[in-house]
Amino acid sequence: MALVKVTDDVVMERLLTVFRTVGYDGASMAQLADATGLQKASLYHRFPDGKQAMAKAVLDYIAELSQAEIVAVLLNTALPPADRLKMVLAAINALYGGGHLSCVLRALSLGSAAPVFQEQIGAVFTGWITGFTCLALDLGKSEEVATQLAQGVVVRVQGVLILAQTLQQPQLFEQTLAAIESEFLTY
Amino acid sequence: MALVKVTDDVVMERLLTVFRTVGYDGASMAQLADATGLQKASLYHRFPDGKQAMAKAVLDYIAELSQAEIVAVLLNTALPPADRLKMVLAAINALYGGGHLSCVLRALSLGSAAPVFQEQIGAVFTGWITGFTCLALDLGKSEEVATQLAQGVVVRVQGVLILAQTLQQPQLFEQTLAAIESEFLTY
DNA sequence: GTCTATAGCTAGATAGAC
DNA sequence: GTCTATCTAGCTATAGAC
Repeated sequence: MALVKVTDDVVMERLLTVFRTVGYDGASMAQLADATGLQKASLYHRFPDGKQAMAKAVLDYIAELSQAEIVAVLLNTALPPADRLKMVLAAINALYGGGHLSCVLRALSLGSAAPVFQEQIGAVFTGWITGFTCLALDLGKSEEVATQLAQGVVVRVQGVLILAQTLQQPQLFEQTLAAIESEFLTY
Repeated sequence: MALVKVTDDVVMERLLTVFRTVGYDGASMAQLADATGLQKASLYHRFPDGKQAMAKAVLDYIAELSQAEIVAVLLNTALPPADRLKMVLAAINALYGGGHLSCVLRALSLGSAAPVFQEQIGAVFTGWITGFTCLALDLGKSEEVATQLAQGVVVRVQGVLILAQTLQQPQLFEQTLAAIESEFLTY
């Protein structure tokens, strides 16, 4: 259960906060150093390959978290589907601070380093789709409906985060999560 | 009908292309100059207030386009609702290159200058929601359903653009537009 | 492992010729 | 209105003391 990462989780969380807020190009080493409480040279000691390595580490961190708290739960057929859905939606809600936080996958999907991250970001989305498809099938949906529902979750979570933050209406996020829940549980 | 802008539309389109692709912080003056075919000093002649003014002008350009081709059409109750829907979805499809192009509103919603643009970006989204709500009402939906549908359009368009580009599956975009169309036309 | 100090470079922005 | 040439500040990254 212990994370394999050599890096302190607190440092990771603070790097995550910066990258998700201002994106890759918008995040300066000075800002990253300030946010972590380390000096720039100390950050380079932990990440010898510089800023790209920091962003990559943040993506690894999110990928692990996504796998453990979302994908693995969705695929855990030992649990009742409705329970899995509730757990996962709660994890998603926490991940995005109830709609107050941006998605770092989106933040890193644009900018000068985006091509480097694209594959890894896509893998996380694919994991979610796989997991939610499995859940939908367990809830009795057809193959086609299950895939559509699963894609719809990723689409709507990403989309509503943008809308909620731009319009400064974070409640839109939780409303969408609630709508997703009833969509899965309704026939 | 003539645009009030003093700036050449070709320059605007090329600035738009850069900003939507790499975001605000990712777009360097050198890159913007290269894309427009002008030298940096010439760009500063047209936009004395620099890069922020260029991005702001791009947002003005998109806001006008959105108003003319999307919002005004949706609110034009002289046309049959189904026709308005078809026209607007075609305009949206064109705006995003059939799913191949990013949304500049999203691209500019993150980064060091995001606070400056947030209000203007939100206004465009609000326009879309107002327009699609009107359309849904004309199609016989209830107030509540109409609002939900309209928000859903913005959410899903933004969300599917992210997914389509990250997974390099642009067809997801047109599939979503088709789904939106039947959603509005179905009871 | 963390720091101060700084190298080397590129960023956004300007000056002034034409 | 466009250009070449250049300024300064900030950038990423490194050197080396402790």
